[in-house]
This record gives sequence, structure tokens and C-alpha cells, in this order.
Amino acid sequence: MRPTARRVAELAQVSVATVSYVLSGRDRPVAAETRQRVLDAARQLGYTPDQAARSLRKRRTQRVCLVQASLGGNPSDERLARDLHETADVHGYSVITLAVYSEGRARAAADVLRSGIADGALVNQTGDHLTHDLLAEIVAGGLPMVVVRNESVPVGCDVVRTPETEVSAEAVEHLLAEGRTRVAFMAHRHELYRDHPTGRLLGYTTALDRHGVDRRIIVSGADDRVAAYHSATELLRSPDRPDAIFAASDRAAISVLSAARDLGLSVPGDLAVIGVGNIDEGLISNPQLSTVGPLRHDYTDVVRLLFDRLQADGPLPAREVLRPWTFLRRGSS
Amino acid sequence: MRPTARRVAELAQVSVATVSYVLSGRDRPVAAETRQRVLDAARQLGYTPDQAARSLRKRRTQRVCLVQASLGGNPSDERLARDLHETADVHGYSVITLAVYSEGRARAAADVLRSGIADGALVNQTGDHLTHDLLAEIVAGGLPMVVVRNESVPVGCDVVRTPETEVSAEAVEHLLAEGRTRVAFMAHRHELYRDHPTGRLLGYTTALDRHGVDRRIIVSGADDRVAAYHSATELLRSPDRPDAIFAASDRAAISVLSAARDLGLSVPGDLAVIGVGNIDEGLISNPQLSTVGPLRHDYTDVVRLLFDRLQADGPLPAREVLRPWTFLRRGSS
DNA sequence: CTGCTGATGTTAATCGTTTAACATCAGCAC
DNA sequence: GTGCTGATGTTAAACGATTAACATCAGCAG
Repeated sequence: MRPTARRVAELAQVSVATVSYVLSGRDRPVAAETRQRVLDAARQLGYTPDQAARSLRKRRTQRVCLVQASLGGNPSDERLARDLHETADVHGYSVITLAVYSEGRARAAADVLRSGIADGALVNQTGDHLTHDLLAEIVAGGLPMVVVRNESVPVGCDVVRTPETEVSAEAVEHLLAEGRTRVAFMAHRHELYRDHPTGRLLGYTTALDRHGVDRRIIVSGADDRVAAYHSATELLRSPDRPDAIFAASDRAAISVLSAARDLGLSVPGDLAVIGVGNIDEGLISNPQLSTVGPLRHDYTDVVRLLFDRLQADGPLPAREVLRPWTFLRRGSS
Repeated sequence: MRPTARRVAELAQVSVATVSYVLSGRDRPVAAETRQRVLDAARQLGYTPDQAARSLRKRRTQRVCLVQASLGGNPSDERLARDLHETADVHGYSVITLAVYSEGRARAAADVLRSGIADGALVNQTGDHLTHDLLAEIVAGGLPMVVVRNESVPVGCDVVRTPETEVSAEAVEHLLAEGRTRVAFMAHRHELYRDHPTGRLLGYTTALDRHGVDRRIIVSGADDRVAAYHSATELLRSPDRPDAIFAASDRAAISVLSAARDLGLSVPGDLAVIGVGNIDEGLISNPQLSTVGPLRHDYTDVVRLLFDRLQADGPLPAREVLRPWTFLRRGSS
């Protein structure tokens, strides 16, 4: 059995209260000699306070929850995860990750969040799985929450909005204005099988609409590099091949570049390529990758929103922050 | 305030015990009519049992902890994380991730694990930060644990060993046998600043030793694609450039291929390249990437080791599993 | 000497859930 | 009727840490 405060108290010949006063670091006067006895006893037994008991009593878990659609793969998500972990460490919090990769998991995730597993949550773009209703339900439970999303969320939590739709449209319009006529969109699998389009897909269709282009060329493959390569190869071999591809992720776009090169197509001559995400790798590709994405890959401000809430005494008003995104025209378009 | 079992009990006109019996699903007989009243009350109030209280009483958190050196980036780590999350979901567990990216964090992580934050832990290659002593300390606390590592760990937990050193050596020997004379190693940053070499570095030096080669060419850059590209470019521009590069990761190796191409070097003619990890992307690179790594990217068996332990009644003997790795010679060497 | 203050320690209530133990009652065998 | 059994419900004791409230005592001003 793990040692309890009681065991430490017995060994140090004091009461459990004293043990708690010494170890929890509150400034309750404790005689130097007593304090030392307690510390020695705790060390000797290898005592660590039980988190469950502490949480129950203090109504604080010292944990934050990161809610994500997918696990890894996306450098931007990784960066957010890292920033969250690092900040959490500094503040003495642990991070619990909840993967919401389907409709069903969303319901379960909401329940987990409402069970008081963490003191706050950072929700990263979990598509439509976490509906506004579900988010509202969680917020209503009193959980401090920050949501990173490409749309406003009217439920009383902080929202970091990305202008994904607008900037994606801008990029596609650029392609059209340049004279490209057959612009394809390479989508993530989940973008194809749901009612509500993602920002990037919406940007694509919006731009085509504005320019009166009827023809939509939408293929899957953006989920991973290999799928993107094969999907692009097939697409570019078709008799009526596109003269531009807007890929839902930079990684996919880079695979498109590889496919084009392997087929002997010149970029941007024969084919223009634009990705989403503005990952660093786009700077070493050949040609450099045009992309749509955030200017800075730094989520410390987002994370701070959450910890501000955690440290606030009263409830804070819901804030909405607009994350700066831009269309970066580089060599591939 | 979140509703408690007590509130539900009041609403349903029963005792809290009955509420617990109904909701926790134990097969304690409860009259159908009573059960329904409780269920209705719980639904009406949106009741979810408090995790802290439940954990305290049951001495089970329904959580597992994933301990990792880095967050994301490595496809293999991602896959492990995903497999763990999915299996955990199935078993009704949540996943808490602990990032151990430095010596200091290791001590803290050990304390967190010992505080009973989870029912079991899956430790993924956290280099030397988590020393055997620290691991032993955690295991001694009674925490079921599975460690994935490139060496045996004699502390009473399950170990999934990767023959990273041996297979790396094999790959480098292959380069030497082929007649390459200036073989460089591109390392992760952390590999350069610590006493104990990683398996891949050890494999590299071992192979050189065996062939009586004195000259070590070790550069950093394996941590990310951009750094690898620049590091490789610099290396390949040097007057006495290497004729082979063994990169500590496939991602880095692929950047080396890009750098070589941009410099007009032919692969494998002018330069042989071998990576580590056997990621799928190596199949779409041009030329295809030779690599050292696991045959299958599937960690369900590893995860099962952990859940076997969690579900076992008594203590299980420590198992050691050897993960199959191999040197895959493809187009780049 | 009296009464106050601050330092130091202890007692006991509390957080919300689980669960062993007990109470009650109906049904039934004898 | 008596006693047993099983169904159904309640009571109360945990789980381990925190913390308000209280006890004690030394020092000291008046």
C-alpha cells in the first residue's frame, strides 16, 4: 500500500493535520523541529499525497484537459499540445487528452469532462463532433473552457477563432484570378462525409461561386502523406487534369508536389499548389509551398486564456480572439 | 454546483445508496419502478458521478498514463498514442499524457505517477530521463507499467524491447561493406548532450568500430525536417562531403534526400541515405528510402500488455517482448 | 497577578461515492 | 404459527487529505 498522511504522522509523532500543514506549503506556523521530523518521515516513507483525496476535498484536480479530434500528425496541433503541456507544467498541472474522433466519442467526452476529471478544458477544432449543444452543456457545468475553432461559439466560453474560411477563399480566388480554370480540392476524409463543411472546403466552394465556376473537383487524400501522393498521382494522370490543387493540409500539398515532380509536371507552370497550415516544411520544399495559415505558430496566448480562467476568482466574461491568418504566396502558385 | 448523488436521491425519494446501486450497474436487486425513478432523476439533473470521490473510494481512477519524451512528430509515437487511446476508450479508461522532455521533468513525472493519478502507465522510450531507479520507484509503488525501450529494464514491469542498436549497426555495416568510406550520423539534439548513447548512435559507432573506421562524422538536425535539410545542405557542401548519411529518423532522412537533390547529387550514386523508423512516407520518396525500423506499426499488442495487467487480479510476472525490427534496403542505399 | 496575543499543535467535520451490514417484509414450507 | 429465504431498501463506515475551530502555553504589558 502507498503510505498515507496518517502513516507519516505516526512516524513523525504528530497529527495528520500537522503533516498536511507542513507538506502542503500553506503558511501555517510550524516549529522548525517539528517540520523537519515530518519532512524526514515523509521522505523515508516515500509519501506522495493521494490525488483523488486531495481533489475531492479541494474541489480542484490540478489537471487540464486537451480535447482533440485526432492525435498528432498536424504540426499545428502538436504545437498547441506542447504549449499546453509546458504551461501546465509550470503551473503544476497535468494534462489529460481526450480524443474525439467520432460522433459517439463526443457524447462520452462530454460526460468525462462533466465528471470533474479536470479543472478546465482546451478544445481544439474537434469539427462538428462536439456540437454547440454539447459544448454548452459542459460550460453550464461550470468548467472553464477555451475553444479553438473556425467559427464563433455562442456558449459562454473563450473562443479563438481562425478565419480559415475567409483566407481559404482568398487563396482560391487568387488561383482563379491568375487564370486557373480547373481547380481541385483535396480533402480530409471526414470533410467528405458530413453535412457541415469545414472552413477550407467552404472557402473553396465560396471562391468558385464568386467566380461563377460550376465545376467542383473534390478528392480525398489529405489525411496522410502517402494517401495524398497516390490521390494526386491519380488525379494528375486523368485526361482532364486540374491546373491547380488546393490541399486541405500542407503535408498533403507537399505530397502533391512530389507527385507532380514524379510525373514530370512543372510547378507552378503546369500546376499550382496551395496548402493549409503554413508549416515550416513549406519553406524547404521545391518550389516553396504557397499556403494559407496562421502567421505565427505559437499558442501560448491561447493557453494563457485558459490559465487566466483557472486562476481567476470569479467568472470571467467570454472572450473571442481572432487569430491572424494569411495567404502566403510562394513558389508553388 | 454540479449535482451530487445526494440531490438525485432526494429527487427520486430514495437513499444515496440506492442511487449508487442503480447507476453503478452492480447487480444489486432494485425494483424496476425505483430504478426508473432514479434514472429519471439523474437524467433530469444531468448527474455524472464525481471522479475524485469515486477514485478515492474505489482506489481506481479508470485512467492510464502515457509517458512520452516528446509530443508528436514521430509517426510511430503517434500510432502508439492512438492505439492506447482507442483501447482505453473501449475499456472505459481515459488517457493522461505526461511529457518528460528533460531530466527535471522525470523526477516530477515519477511523483505524479506515484500520486495515484492513474491505474497504470505506458512509458514510451523516454530516453534516459526516466532512469531505472525512477522506474523502479514507480513500480515499487504498485503501479502496473509497460515500458517500450531499446534496452532491457530490470525493474519488474513489462518491457517491449526494440533491437534498435543491433539493427542500426547492421544497416551501417551494410553501408561500409558496400564500400562507403565517409559515413555520417545525423543525430537528435538530445543524443549529442548526454552520457549514455541512444541505440541508433550506438549502432553507428559499433559498426564503425567493427570495420576499423576511426572517423566519426556526427551532426545534429534530426529533430525536425527543416533543421535536417539545412544541416544536410551544409554537410554536403563541405569539401570532404560524406558518401553516406545515417539519419536518426526517417523524417530527417527524407530531408537529406531533398537537400541532396537540390544540390544536384544523385542518390544512391553520390550519396547513400538510411533513416530510422520505417514510416510509410519512405515509400513515396524518390528514391524510396532505405530504413531501419519495426516491420509493423501496430501497438495493440503493447497496449494489451498494460490492460492485461489492469484487469488481472493478482500481480503478473514481468514479461519481456522483443519487437521485430529490420533493415529495409530500398532505393536510397 | 490578570488578561491578551501569537505560536504551535490537535480534533473533527467535510468533500461525494461505494459497499458491508443491517432492517423489513412477503412468500412459502413445515 | 414459526422460521427461513430472497428481494429491496436504508444506515453508516470507510477512502485520504484539507482546514476551520479549538486547546494550550509562553511571553509580556499593565
